[in-house]
Amino acid sequence: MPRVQLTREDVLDAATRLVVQHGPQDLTMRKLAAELGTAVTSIYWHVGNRESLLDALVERTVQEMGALVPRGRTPVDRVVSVARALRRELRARPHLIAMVHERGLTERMFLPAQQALVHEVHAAGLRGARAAGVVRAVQFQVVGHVLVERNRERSPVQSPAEADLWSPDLAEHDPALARALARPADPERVFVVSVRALVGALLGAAAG
Amino acid sequence: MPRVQLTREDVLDAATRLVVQHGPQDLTMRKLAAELGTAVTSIYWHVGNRESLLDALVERTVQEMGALVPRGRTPVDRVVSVARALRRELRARPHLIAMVHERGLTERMFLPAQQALVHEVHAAGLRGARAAGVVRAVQFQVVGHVLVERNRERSPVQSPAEADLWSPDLAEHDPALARALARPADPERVFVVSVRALVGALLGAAAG
DNA sequence: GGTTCTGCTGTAACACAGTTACAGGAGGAG
DNA sequence: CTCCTCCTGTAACTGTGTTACAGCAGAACC
Repeated sequence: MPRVQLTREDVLDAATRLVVQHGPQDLTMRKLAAELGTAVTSIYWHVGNRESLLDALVERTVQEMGALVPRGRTPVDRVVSVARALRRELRARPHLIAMVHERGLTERMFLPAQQALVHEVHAAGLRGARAAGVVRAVQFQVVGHVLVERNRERSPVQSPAEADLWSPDLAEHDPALARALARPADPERVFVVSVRALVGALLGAAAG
Repeated sequence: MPRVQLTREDVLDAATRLVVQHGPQDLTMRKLAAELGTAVTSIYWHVGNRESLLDALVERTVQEMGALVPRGRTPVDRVVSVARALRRELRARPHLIAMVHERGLTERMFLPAQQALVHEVHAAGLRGARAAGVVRAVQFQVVGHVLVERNRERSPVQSPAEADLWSPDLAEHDPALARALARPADPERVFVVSVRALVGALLGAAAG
C-alpha cells in the first residue's frame, strides 16, 4: 500500500473534527490515532503532546477570527456590525471558543475587533485616554456578552428557573415585568440594546 | 484508635481546599482520600463519583453567593455597589468560579443580584417589559465583565501584546491613545465607568 | 552498490486516573 | 448472640497520557 505521509495539518484537522463534534474531553490520543489510521506515537511525533495539540487548535481558532469588515453609516452602527459578526463566528464553534476562554486567550481573539473599535471611536472624534477608555469599555462589554451568552446556551435545567423567583412577590406589583423576565431572553436583542446604549452614552457624553 | 466518622461535609471541605489551592485538575480521588486519611471507596460512598463531587462544590459556591446588601442613594449607585460586591466575592475563588462557569451556572449564581437589580430598576420608575430589558442588559454586562476580567487575569504572556498592535499606525496620530491602550487596563475603573454609562443611559432614556 | 542518516511509524510498556466487586468491621436492634 | 445497616478497606478493571525502544523507507553520501 502506498505510504501516505501524515502531516501535522492532518492531525490538527482530525482533532478539530473530534473537538467540534463532542468537545475536548472526547479527544483522546488513541481515538485520534484510530481516526487517522495510525499509531499513537505518530501523533506525539507531530504535535508533541495533548496539551500542545489543544493549544494548536486554539491558536488556529484565534487566527481564523481575523478578517472583520465594519458596516454601517454611523460609528455606533459600525461597532454594532462588528460585534454581531463576531457573535456569529463564535456561535459556530462553541467548544473551541470555550477552550480559548479556558486558556485566557479570549481577549487576544478579539484584538482585530479592538482595532476596528479604535478606528470608530477615533472617527467619532474622541482622542487620547478618553478614547482608550471607551474602547476598553465596549470591548469588555462585547466580549463579556458573548461569554454570558455561551454560558446560557450550555446552562442545564435552570433550576430554580428565573420565573420561580419573581412570581410570588412581583407578579402582583408588575405582572408585565414578571412575564417578561419569565420569558427566555433574546440575546441578540439584549446585545444590540446594550451596545447601542453604552456606545451612545460614551460617545455622546464626549460630543455634548 | 477512636473511629472518627467521615462525613460528606468533611469530604466537600477537603475537596474545596484542594480545588481552591491548585484547581480542579489537581483534585484526584486518591489524593483526596489520602488527604482525609481514608480509602478511596469511602469517598465514593459519600459523594457518588467525581463529577457529583465537583457539582456539589459548585452548588455550595452558588449558595454562598447569596446575601447582597445594596448601598448608596441613587439607583445607579446601588446597582454599582451590588456589582462591586459580587466582583470582590468572585475574585476570592477563581477556580470555583471557573467551575461554575464551565457548568453553565454563572447566571444562576447571579440571581440574587438580579433580584436587587429588579428592585432598583423598579425604584427608578421603570415598569413592564422595558424594566425587564434593562435588568437583563445590566445583568449581562456585569456577569460578562466579571468573566472577561477573570479571563484577563489568567491570560498568559499576552503575545502579541496589545501595545504591539497600535504602535506603528496609531502612535503618530494619537500617542496619548496608544499609550493608554499600552497600559494594562484597570478593570475596576472600566467596570464602574461602563455600568454607570449603561445604567445611566437606560434609566435616563426612560425618564426623559 | 553499500552505508549511514534522517524522518517517521509501530510495539509494548509505564504510571496514574476513575470506578467498582467484594469482603469485611462497628455498633445498635431484636 | 445474632442480624442488619452503615461505612471502610483490598484489589482489581478499564482507559488515559506518555515514552523507551526497535524498526522501516528513502534520501544522501562515499
